[in-house]
Formats: sequence, structure tokens, C-alpha cells
Amino acid sequence: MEMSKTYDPKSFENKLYKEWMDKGYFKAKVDAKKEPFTIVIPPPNITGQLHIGHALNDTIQDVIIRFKRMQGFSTLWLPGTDHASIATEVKIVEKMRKDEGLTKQDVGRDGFLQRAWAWKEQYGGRIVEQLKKLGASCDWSRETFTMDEKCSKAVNEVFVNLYNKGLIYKGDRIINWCPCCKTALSDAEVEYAEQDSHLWHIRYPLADGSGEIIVATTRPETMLGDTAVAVNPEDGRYKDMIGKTLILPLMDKEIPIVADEYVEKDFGSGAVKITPAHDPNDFEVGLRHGLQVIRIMNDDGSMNDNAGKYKGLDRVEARKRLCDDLTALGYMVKIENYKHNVGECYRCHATVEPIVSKQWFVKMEPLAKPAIDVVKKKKVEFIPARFSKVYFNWMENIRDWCISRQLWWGHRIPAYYCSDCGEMSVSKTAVETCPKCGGRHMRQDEDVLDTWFSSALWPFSTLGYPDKTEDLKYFYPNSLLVTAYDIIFFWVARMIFSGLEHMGEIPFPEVLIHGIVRDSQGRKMSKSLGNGIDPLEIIENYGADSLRFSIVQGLAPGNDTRYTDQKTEFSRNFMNKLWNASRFVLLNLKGVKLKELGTFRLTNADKWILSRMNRAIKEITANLEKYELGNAAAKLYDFVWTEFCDWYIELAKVTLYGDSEDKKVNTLSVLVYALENILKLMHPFVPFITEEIYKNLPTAKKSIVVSEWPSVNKKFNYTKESAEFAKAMESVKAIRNMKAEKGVAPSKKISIYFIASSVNPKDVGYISKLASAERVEFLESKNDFDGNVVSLFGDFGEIAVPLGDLVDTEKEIARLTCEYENTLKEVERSSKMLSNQGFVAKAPKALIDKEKEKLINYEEKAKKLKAELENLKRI
RNA sequence: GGAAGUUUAGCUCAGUUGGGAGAGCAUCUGCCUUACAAGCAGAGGGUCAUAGGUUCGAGCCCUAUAACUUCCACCA
Repeated sequence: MEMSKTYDPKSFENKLYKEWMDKGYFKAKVDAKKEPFTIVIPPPNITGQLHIGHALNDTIQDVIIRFKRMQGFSTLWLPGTDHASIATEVKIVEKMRKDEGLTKQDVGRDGFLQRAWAWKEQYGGRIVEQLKKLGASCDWSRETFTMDEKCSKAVNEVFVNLYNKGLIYKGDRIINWCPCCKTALSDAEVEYAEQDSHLWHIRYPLADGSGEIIVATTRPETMLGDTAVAVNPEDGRYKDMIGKTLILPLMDKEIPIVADEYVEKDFGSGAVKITPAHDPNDFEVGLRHGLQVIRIMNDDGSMNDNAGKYKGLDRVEARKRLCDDLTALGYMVKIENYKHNVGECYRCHATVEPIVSKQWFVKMEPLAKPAIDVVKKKKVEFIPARFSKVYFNWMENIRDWCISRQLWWGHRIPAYYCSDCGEMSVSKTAVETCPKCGGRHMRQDEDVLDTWFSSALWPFSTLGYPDKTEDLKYFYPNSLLVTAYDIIFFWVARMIFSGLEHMGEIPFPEVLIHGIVRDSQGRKMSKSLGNGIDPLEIIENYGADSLRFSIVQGLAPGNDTRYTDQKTEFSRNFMNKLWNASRFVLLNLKGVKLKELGTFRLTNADKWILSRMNRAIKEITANLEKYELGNAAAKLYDFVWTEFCDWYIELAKVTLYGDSEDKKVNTLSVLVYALENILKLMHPFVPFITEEIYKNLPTAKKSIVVSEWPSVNKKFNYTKESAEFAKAMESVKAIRNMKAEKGVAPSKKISIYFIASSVNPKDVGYISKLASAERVEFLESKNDFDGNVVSLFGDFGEIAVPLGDLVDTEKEIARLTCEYENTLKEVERSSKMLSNQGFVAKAPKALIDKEKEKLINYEEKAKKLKAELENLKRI
């Protein structure tokens, strides 16, 4: 096939993905002879479009899964999408309002769900298609949606099991209520933001008229539901008042003064108004003192019947009116400016109200314990390890998990109530007859479950749980989970305890945590800043491979990464480089029958690149095993560009453009061997371009996707020859440098003389070509020259270059003097080190030997420089 | 209030059990050398945040400090 002159990803990316799908390369097989390697994708929301965060997360997973696939594991990367209860419901409501002018209430539950499913059918697949553009090698035959039949079955199974064990209960608790979404939220779904507000100081007179207590509050409107004022039992100011009653202003109602340790003596006035229905701490105090719980707010955030004259007002309006009234009646002592954190709904950012409400909860303590244990015992490891601290901090202070949501889109809670006798039955299947009274009037709980309830089961619900399927047996536990640090609580923690509870086994032994993608200035990407990056646009302009490689650039586990256009361009250039290097090899290959390595004599250049190849394979494999993608990518870049392209291909031209057909074939055989390994090493990172090139190799098998990962060939560890060849390379660099300094055109043919050099004369052809020297000779001494010579010193020994008039003796003396002084400094440093008793006694032997060798070389170099200087000065 | 991370070249970042500071971009110089100008060759540029400590030896380990970032908790 003819390769175009520049890299053009559009011409092959889509085509190749389709080919891979048709051939079924991503399809996982249960194969007892192979070890499984499983990753389940963090399911993106069906509401979402592929953003740069997904691109990061999914690129990492794809690199790892492709690497493992090539290593011979039976790999499964299981894809899917999440129904995202709140996010989706908000979206559908919005769409209904805009398109049809209808509300949820207008269309009813069935009408709403019908629209939601239709929406899911239409848009739910968007992100999946975008993942394919990225090159994700997911097994699409196992694609799962969290509300699929099998997942719903798992959800019901788990709910009923937990309920029967007493780990799920229904009760009145303080929960976070979003008056905008009109649903309860779990603690994890509340975000705190600092807001400028006030601290209102209000006077509560004692009922017997003997005095008053001043309380401070940030939410004055809740006083309508106050049922006590609490003070610290040790507080001298209030000791005598404990047990007395106060008049609750505006409500003209008596409430008691109670003593509770929870109150800090030193904060504010030392007295706290207690509103059990609207504050989690107050709720606890209320329980301890048997206080009445009075809700004063409706679900939409307006005041209810208990709010007296404020009934019907919105909470914000009520606060304003109530404060005015307090001031007018003389109850307001003062109003201070006050900054404090206010909880917001993580979806709509409305201020959440802590409200007492009947909800379903998961009892966390018994579940958290074993989940903490497995991480402590390193059965589940976080990479990097520091994230286990974040995990412990959360798990050890965990509160019960509120799982019911007053929404329609999601898994409906499998609890059924008898309208006749009020009995509640929890069941995996629909209950039609009341088990208690035999009544036939059953209705299912109206609420749905928290989205994360089903996500928590993802590692096994996707594999068929509760059925004991082949997949479940083979692919559970999963091998690895890859996710950003921001959902450790939401998801990772819950998967761990769920796996342990329902499967009796950890869900995965390793959790690879990555950061988030920031903009070029290090800011979080957000809609309001408009600094988001659209990965699809990058794919369109630069290709998926460039995007993938730029994402992996400088990526370290757990760290945030920045996106810059330069990175993408840099990656695209690298793709172009690989493309052209391959083109060079393939163009020279026409009609050539390659030889097996080992059947012919290798040149020093061949041995050098083969040694380097071995090193690259070893290190890159090691990096990938440790999920150090950034390091692996950097090594690939360096090996491919510098060592293979800049050096070896240039070296190869010596024989390729020479007259020996035989040697030409030898070189091409080495080139192809190296290129094939390079393509394989790069394939996990940049799957498209590597496949496109690979298909053209004469040694290619059916597809690089299912080819074998390169391994180190011990026969190619030519340590000695490599070191020797490095000297020849060193001399080339020295000559090029000299030419640049002296203003000699790089292409200018010159003569060079190696003086008493240890460089192998066999390498002369290479030196001659790369340094553009028409004449290269080896001399025993430099007596043959009389001036007008530039002398170069290095590991290669000494090189003399006669440059005639271009040599300015004065400048040469200055240059060599400088070099001489630097060399003396090195001699001094090295001998000082070697005369240090501590170093000689304690440093590893290899290091000492290396240092000794260096010292000898430096001394040798200094000697030569000195001689040359004396020689020059004599002239 | 508690915890974590970051601080290395002008910019973005690597630096793998401690053993002479690296890459890309940017800058400067010279090249269209028959794979590639999305390129080639060369050059300059760093008190590794600060102060102590451990060690023969510290960018790396320990302690303190500063700045920035993030997470958790939340005192009404």
C-alpha cells in the first residue's frame, strides 16, 4: 500500500475501528487456559457528552487493557452507561417544560418514564459512539445500562438481602433536602460553599419574667420549629436556669431550657436554640431530651401550617419577614456579618435544607468494617497508596446512607404497602396479595433508589449477578479499577463494601487513581469559565492517537494534568515522525526478502540499536506493569525519535545506499525487526496509526491488536559493542559541534584524523557519513601536523581536524584552556571523592569502580589537552 | 478545625529502593542533506520553594516554615 507523505489519521481511524469490531478482537472469552484481566468502565451518565475527563479515564483504561491483551491475558473491558437518576430527571423535566409546556405532575409517572426512556434511546448511545472514536477497545457485546433487566434484578436482590439482614431500614431522620429537585440527598451529594451571611442574635425571655437568654443563629426562620434552648451543663451563666422555660418569640409558646454537652460554652452566647426537625445536631439533642419534632417547611421550601403567620411564604421571604418582626418587637439584639459554609445540591446548586423526613437508609457500620479491613490488609490497594488515607477517613466516620430519592427515574424501591392493613412487604418480585391480611390492594413505594446504589454493584451486576454465570465466575473479582479521585466516596468505597457483602469477595485488588484535566492555566474546566476542551474537536483536527498520546504526556498516577495545545501538536508531530520513519523502511523494502536475525553478521550499529531495543522493551514493560503511563510514553518518545530515527535510520543509510545488496538486506531485516517492536510497544497508546503501519509489514500477523507483546531477546544484549559504538557516535557529535562553532557548513566535506583512538575502524563508514567527512584516518601520533588543526577530545580519544585558514590559534588556545580547566576540576572532584574514606568504605563497589575509571579518563584527557596547549603556544 | 498534594529551565512537566540535574515547547545559530520543514544539526538557560537535620554522599529521607491547590468536617 502506498503511504501518504504526511500522517493523515482521518484516512484510516474509523475504518480500522470498524475492522476491529467486525473481527471481534475486543470480545472477551471465558478461557480456562488463560488468566483473565478485567476492567469495568466507570459508566458515564447517559446525559453526558464525552469530555476531556472521560478521555483521560478511558485512555488510561484502554492503554492498560490493550497492553494486557497483547501480553496474552483474556481481557475484558466491560462498557456501559449510568441512568444518573437526578441528572437525567432534571434534564427530562426541563425538556418537557420547553417542548411541551408540561410538568411531571401533568404527565404522571408513566408518562414521564415513557419520555425518559425515549430520551435514553435517542441520546443514551451518544457517548458510546464517542468512546469508539477514541479507540476504546471495549467488549460492546457486553455493554450494560444500569437500568437493564439484569442490573435491576441485582438491585432488587441486594435490597431484599440487606433488608432481611436488618441492614436497610426506613425511618425518620434528618436528611439533606433539595427544595429544587424535591428529593432527599445523601451526605456525599451535598457540596459546601462559603457564603456571606449574618448571625442573628435573638432574645428569648424567661417565662417567669426573671430574665432572658440570647441565642445566635444563622437560620432564624427555623426558630418557628424550636422546641428547646440548650446550654452547657457546666456553664455558670445558665446553671440556675436549667429546667426553667422560655417564651419562644412570635409563637408565644413555652419551651424548656435543657442542658447538653453538645453546646460549646465559648461560642456565641453559649446558648443554642434547638430545632430538631431542621438540624442534624438539634435532632440528636432532641432525641436525648425527648423533645417534640416540629417541621415548619414544605418540600418545596415554603413554610407550612406550623409556621403560623408565615405559612405559605418561601423560606427566603419568611426569613426576611420574620427578622423584621423580631426587630419591630424588640427581640432582635444584633445582626452580625458572618461567613459560613452552606450546603448546596451537587446537581442544581440550590441551598439544601436539613429536614426530618421518612427515608430509607443503609446501616453503614457493619458494612464499613470489613471494607476498611481489606484495604488495611492490602487486599485492595490504592495506587498511589496515599489515597487509602482519604478512604479510611471517610469510611471510619461514615454515617448511614440515605438511599431513597423522591424521583421517578431510577430503580423503584421494592417495598409494597397494603392499603387495607398498612403492612409493608419487601420483595424481589411484585407483591399483589398482602401476606398479613390477604388484601389485594398493594401499592409499591413511590421512591427510587440513589443512583449510586446500582453503581455500587457494577463490578458484578454487569457480569450476571445474582445468577451464577460463567462470566461472573471467570471475571470476578475484576483486576483493576481506574477512576478519578473525586468519586472515591461515591463509588469506590461503595463497590468495595458491596462486593464483600454480596459476593463475599473484594471487587478488585487494585484501584488506579488519576487526577482531573485542568486548562493551560491550571484551572478546573467549567461551563462558567468556558475553558472546556472538546476531545471530539481534537480528534477531528489531530486524530484520536494524537489526543491519546497528549493525554498520557507527563501523566503520573494520582496527579492532575494540564491540557495545552502544544501537547497535542507535539503528539501529532510524533505521529508524523513515526509515520515517516515507517514510510522510509517500507519504501526501501520493495522486493526484498528479509532474513531472520541471527543468520547473518550484524554491524556495530545493528548491535547498538538491538541493545537499546532490549532496554526499551524492558523498561517500558516495567512501567506499564506499574501503570506508569507517563514514564512509558516518555521512554517511547525518546527511543523512537532519538535513538531509532535520528541515529539508527541515519546509520542504516550507509549500507542502504551502499553497493552491497547483501548488507542492504541485513540492515532492512534489523530495521523491520526494530520497527515491528516499536509499533507493538506503541500500540496500547496509539492504536490506530500502529495498526495502519503494521498491516504493511512483511512480518505482520492478522492484526497488531492481538499480536504478541515484545519480549527482551537476551542474545541482543551487546553491552561491549554498544559501549564501543557509543564512542563513534560521540565523535560524530564532537565534529558536528565543532563545525557549528567554527561556522563550517554541516554538509562541508572535511578530513578528520583519529589520534591513538580506541574507536573501532570498522565504524569509519558511519562516522564519515554522519559527520560528513570525506576522509577519516587513524594515526598513531599527531606529529604529522604542523598547526592549523582543531583538536577534539572525548571518550573517543583525540581527533585532529585540519581546517586551514579557519583555525585561529588564539581562539583555539582560549577554547582548549577552558576545556582543560574544566577537566582539571573533574579530576579534582573525582579524586577527592575517591580519597574520601567514607565513600570508599560504604559506597557500592560498582560505583567506586565506575568512578575510578572516570578518573583515569579525565586524567588522560587532561594530559592530552595540556600537550596540545603547549604545542599551540610554541607556534 | 483535620488531612492530602504541589513547589525542579521563561512555560508545561518527568526524575522509578539516595550515587555527577532531564524532556518537550519557547529562545538563539546554521541547514529544503533523496522518510519527515509537523523536519535536520548545534547552542544557551536551573542555589531542584526556604531553613535546619540524617548520611561518605540529598531534587529524593526526617523536622520546621512559606505559597498555591484539593478533600473532609462544620460551632449554633
